[in-house]
Amino acid sequence: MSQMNNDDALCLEKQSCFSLYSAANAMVRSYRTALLELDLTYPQYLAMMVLWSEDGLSVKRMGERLHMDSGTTTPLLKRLEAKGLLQRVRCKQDERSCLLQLTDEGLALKERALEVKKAMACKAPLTEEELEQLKSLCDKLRVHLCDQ
Amino acid sequence: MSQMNNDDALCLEKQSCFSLYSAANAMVRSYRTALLELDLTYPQYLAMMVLWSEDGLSVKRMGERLHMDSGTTTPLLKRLEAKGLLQRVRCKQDERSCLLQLTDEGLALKERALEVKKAMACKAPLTEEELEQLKSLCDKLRVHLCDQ
DNA sequence: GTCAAATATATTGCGCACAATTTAGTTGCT
DNA sequence: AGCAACTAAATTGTGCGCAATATATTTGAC
Repeated sequence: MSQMNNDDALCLEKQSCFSLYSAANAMVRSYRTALLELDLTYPQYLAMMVLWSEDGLSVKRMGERLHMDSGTTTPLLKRLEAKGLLQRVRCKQDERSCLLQLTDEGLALKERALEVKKAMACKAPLTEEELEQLKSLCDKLRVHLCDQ
Repeated sequence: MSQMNNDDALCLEKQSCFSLYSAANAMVRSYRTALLELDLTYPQYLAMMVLWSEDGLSVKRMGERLHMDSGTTTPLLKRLEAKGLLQRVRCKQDERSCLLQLTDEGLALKERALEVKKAMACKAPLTEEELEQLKSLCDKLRVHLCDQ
């Protein structure tokens, strides 16, 4: 390992964080065209995936699964409701809580989403093993940074 | 490799893209506190790094190095100019082009930025080798997605 | 039962990120 | 020289992402 001077130390192109940041942006950008026909953004697509696997969950739980706070989820979920994909209803047992329920239209979107997933998988230049490696590293980083 | 049903296929927690997305957000969030004392956001910090390594470059070149378009860079660079860290001057040879020049204050920030970098490096739970692996996978993904 | 602490969601404000479009300047063809 | 094609920035509009704050409801200690 050679001694770095200041220029090297702050060189953008040598920083893993910048690569992570740019790759995430490129990925979302790449999803955009694929999601256009579903009329969904990438974060909206993520929220729908949560709903497809756990219909009836609360806004709080949605935020936990997406790793987002209410300042992000509330408007996002309102947009999905405006599109007619879900309903937001107050929980009878605890009026503070807001439950999310798929509409028929929201459920129907699932089949078309599977096609998007397949199309995106083809776009990726990484092998299954590399994708798993990337996921594992990202998860490790996120978990550590969140509860540091 | 076992056959997946639809639920598995669209399970959020099994998708590398979601891990990438969440890790990038967590990383930017983590940088936020460290960058607070420099009064910079993470994208602004990136732009400053470019300037520290290539003072006098054009807005176009800045966008290329950051992998961002003018809709992102123009307001970002105006904010940095408003903070007194750089100047935006039209190129004499080609009036379409806008050149970016560090101010003394912008240059002075570099030393303090080195401290931020060191502090962030300590936060990362990954080894040098893992960080290099992550970088390599992210770069491969981004490059492929950009010119696909 | 009262009231302070905790909890769930919503709101506000700012700064990206980017597609689409506009404006201004340059180049190249004839 | 005239003009179309190209190029560099800037602008516009939408949707995050999140810190900070506000609002409403519930829980728990007494």
